[in-house]
Amino acid sequence: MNYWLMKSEPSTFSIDHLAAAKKSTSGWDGVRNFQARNFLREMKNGDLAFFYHSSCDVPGVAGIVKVVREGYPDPTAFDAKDDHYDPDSKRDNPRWYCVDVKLEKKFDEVVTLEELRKHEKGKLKNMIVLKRGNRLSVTPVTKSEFEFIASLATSI
DNA sequence: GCCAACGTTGGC
DNA sequence: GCCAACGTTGGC
Repeated sequence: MNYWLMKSEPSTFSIDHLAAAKKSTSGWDGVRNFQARNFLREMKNGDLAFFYHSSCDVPGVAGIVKVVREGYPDPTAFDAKDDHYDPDSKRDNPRWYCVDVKLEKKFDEVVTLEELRKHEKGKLKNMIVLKRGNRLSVTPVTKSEFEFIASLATSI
């Protein structure tokens, strides 16, 4: 069982969108970065991930999702009308992958980036999302990082 | 295989 | 809206 962090811009797809989806489940599609794609393909059913809100008023971790369908070809890459269409991704040789995630827990309050930064020299000193210049939309998180941030959420 | 140009991300 | 950081593209 592994842990992850997945970014989304809430103006496009927020944790409330996921909560409102059928069975609180949605495909996590549109990832167009090779390193992030490789992490998507490593995910296993039952893995847990933080749902991170980026490029918004209060960036931070909004809750926890669970992987309920392992990596499969991203259908939006085949759809010429989709913003994420990629003509180089072929059905018989797909370039991009996605997973399905189900909402596990929405935090009462977002654990803000500002809050995470208070621990960037301590328990979160190896946290990838806090590293300078990091832009990866899908990153692995260690068990201890995961549990620590989850504990911050419940202590608010 | 190098690297300049370009586009995107994401915090501020 | 700015800009630093970084990934990707494409000419050579």
